[in-house]
Amino acid sequence: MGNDDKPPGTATAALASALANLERSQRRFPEGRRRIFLAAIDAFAERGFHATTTRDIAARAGLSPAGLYVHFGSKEEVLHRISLSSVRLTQQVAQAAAATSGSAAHRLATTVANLAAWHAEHNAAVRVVLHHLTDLTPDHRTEVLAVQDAIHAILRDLVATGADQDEFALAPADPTTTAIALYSLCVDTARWYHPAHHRTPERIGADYAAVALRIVGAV
Amino acid sequence: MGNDDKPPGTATAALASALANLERSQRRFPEGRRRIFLAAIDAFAERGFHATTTRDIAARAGLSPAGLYVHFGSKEEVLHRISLSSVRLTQQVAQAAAATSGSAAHRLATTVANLAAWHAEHNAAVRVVLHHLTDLTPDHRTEVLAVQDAIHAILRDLVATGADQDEFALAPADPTTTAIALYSLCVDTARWYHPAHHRTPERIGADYAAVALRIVGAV
DNA sequence: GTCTATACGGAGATAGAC
DNA sequence: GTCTATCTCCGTATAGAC
Repeated sequence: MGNDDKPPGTATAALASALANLERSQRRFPEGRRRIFLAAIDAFAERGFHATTTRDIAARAGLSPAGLYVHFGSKEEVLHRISLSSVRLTQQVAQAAAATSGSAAHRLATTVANLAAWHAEHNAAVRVVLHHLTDLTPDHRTEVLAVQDAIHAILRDLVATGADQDEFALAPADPTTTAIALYSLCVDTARWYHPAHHRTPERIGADYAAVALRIVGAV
Repeated sequence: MGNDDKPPGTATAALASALANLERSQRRFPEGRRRIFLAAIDAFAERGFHATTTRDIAARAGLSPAGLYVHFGSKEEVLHRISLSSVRLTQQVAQAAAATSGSAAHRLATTVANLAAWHAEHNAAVRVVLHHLTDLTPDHRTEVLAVQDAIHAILRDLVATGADQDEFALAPADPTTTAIALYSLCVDTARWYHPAHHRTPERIGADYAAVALRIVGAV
């Protein structure tokens, strides 16, 4: 749902504008709301959801303590909007790459490269989603997990297609198992990547594309 | 420091007794302290550090609200002890496996298999460490990160050894890069694994050992 | 839509009896 | 070493003026 409209930008587009575009496409996106949104991503990523106070967020956004509640009904709503935007954008990155023309090997390599680069570049927003699922209401958590499952399904389908066409020779024969491993590589990048890392996100993506082709036994 | 004494149990030993043994070997480990320790692992893993109250922990341990402070000076100290025990045990698992005799390929496969199985089996304790580094004091965080680096170094050395002996043909030529990928596979298991998963932790370990050999280009 | 002031509840930690 | 009672602070959210 909601993933069949806008094509994504490149995997390296700034998250700030990407998130803003997504929100704006959904409805109006006032400047104050946007500033709180971006301030909260940084604060949640640095200190965690509960350790971040609504006062922290408001101060970072240049507002008074009560300023947050003009734009969001609660702190949990802020987390919910951030989580959903982040995971949906990730889904769009995967979808666009998987829809590329070419061999299954080429499409898989492109998808893994873009996903890994994306998770490195936007590690703050991704970590917020990964670390704070338990702080969402049950309904909101379910919503986010469903999108994560959709991303996994994109990888699984690519792997299964390549295996069916004998382009791949899987080691653990199950495409689902292989897809989990590929997704782990990409996701975990958001944990260890740091802007001071010597490889650029693009380079990390290229490295992991090569790793992915080995994992699936591409010939 | 503190990793050169006791050999670890198997990677599938129950975390409860393993953690208890580690703590007991360090000094006395009263029953009340142990109950709080184990209760806090579950609570932190399920709800998060800040969302868990000291009253929650005490109640799970069968104590009154003030009972926690007899055994720990603060809630952060509980998190610190859990994080350190968990990451040190993980280090011991890796160290014991890497010290096995045999080819570099065999040692790498064994290490990855044991690490992945460990992260699946003890996903709760591992997730506490991964998700709550920001809730530790700066000194305590540094302490935990140092052990994580040591684990990474174990993998990196195995990869480098195999490459030097021409047992491996690395795709991203850098052993460090390859080791990061291998560690990501193991670590991320703690994120997605769930007791209802159809593969056992041992099976996951075996699958990832095969994946690891492909990644390093073992012949 | 932004502010200042504040209500309200809850959580970490302590005091002191048993 | 465990309890009950409580202190004290802080964080979310609201009220109401501008």
